[in-house]
Amino acid sequence: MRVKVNYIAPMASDRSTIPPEKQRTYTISELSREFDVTPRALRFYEDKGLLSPDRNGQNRVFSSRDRARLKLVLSGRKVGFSLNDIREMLDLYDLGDNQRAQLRATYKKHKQQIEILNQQRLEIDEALKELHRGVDWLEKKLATIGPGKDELGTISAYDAIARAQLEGENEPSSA
Amino acid sequence: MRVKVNYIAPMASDRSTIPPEKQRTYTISELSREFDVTPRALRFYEDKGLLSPDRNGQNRVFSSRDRARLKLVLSGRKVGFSLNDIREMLDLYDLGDNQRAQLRATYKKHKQQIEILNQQRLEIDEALKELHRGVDWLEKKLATIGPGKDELGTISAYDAIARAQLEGENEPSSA
DNA sequence: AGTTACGTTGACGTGCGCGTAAAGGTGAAC
DNA sequence: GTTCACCTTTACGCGCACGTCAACGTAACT
Repeated sequence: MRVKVNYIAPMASDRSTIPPEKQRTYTISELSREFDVTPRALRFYEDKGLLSPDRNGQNRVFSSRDRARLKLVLSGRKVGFSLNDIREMLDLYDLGDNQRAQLRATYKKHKQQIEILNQQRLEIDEALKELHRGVDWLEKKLATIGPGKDELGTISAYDAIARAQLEGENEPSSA
Repeated sequence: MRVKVNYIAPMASDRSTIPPEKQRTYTISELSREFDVTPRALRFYEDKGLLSPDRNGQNRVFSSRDRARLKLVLSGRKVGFSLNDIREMLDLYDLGDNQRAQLRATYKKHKQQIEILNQQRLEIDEALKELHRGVDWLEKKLATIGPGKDELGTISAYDAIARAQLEGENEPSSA
């Protein structure tokens, strides 16, 4: 069994001096380990225009700028932005002109996302209400059917619930 | 221009007497109109085993049982159950045996779905917190940059945010 | 006969964020 | 020289719930 004897990533090691930290470069696996994403994801992000690493031969070389962008991507994902949303915001920054317009566009996106999430929260709350009603209904049914022997008259649960549904009486929240 | 002169759906009209309401049948468009779903959806539900309409020739004939099941399907969807979940619950009912086991299985699914939605709510709340932090940060930046002419030294918003990110100071919630 | 209003069965497309082979290249270590 | 350990590109797969043609049949009304 071979132990990993100070293996140095090929691309990360061909610089003998450690630059002033601002020009550091990263291999794909370095970044994927640091941020706990798969290399596949990073390649995907590049494909979608979120990252644009240089190449050393055929190997990707990520700059600290890429690293910063990746941070932005990941925190964007965490709050529910789509990769498209994120790319749009990132693209704005890269244009580099009209500071305030860029910030305000991003500001707007944030507000919109807040709206979206608030809406989703409302929908979830609605669903939870219904589910609780369903649970109550099921508990009652389980109680009335009682803990006795099953099969009392071949009335199927489906029929019972279907009738309840049809007549609009405290029907269960769902199937 | 032809006005719709009491158009009667072909399959719904070839019965001269209106049956005791329990044996009524429905065409695909009748059901789709009543519940505001597309015919395509109903065919899809059949394909997935959620409905099983009879045929008159090649035309689907939905029974009141199908209608009841459709109700269950739609209310299931509303609370976030997948069609697979719904099918499983429906299948249990159709087995027709062991009342309590069926009800308890459905009960369990409900509880699980409640858990899932509660979890999603937490995640949304987390995201909202971050987004609000981001909004605050953006507002501050917009304020400090001030309402003057833009472009003060070619520092791009990206650089500003990236620096904030890198140094962990009240960084924005995302891109 | 023509038009209208329905119905049918395939079968591929969509959006999202990657996963998962397939098939190979490169350089360092043993 | 062979085996790691890592890298590459190409490209299809997936889960979900249908949408969207295509190409056609049928019944009813004008």
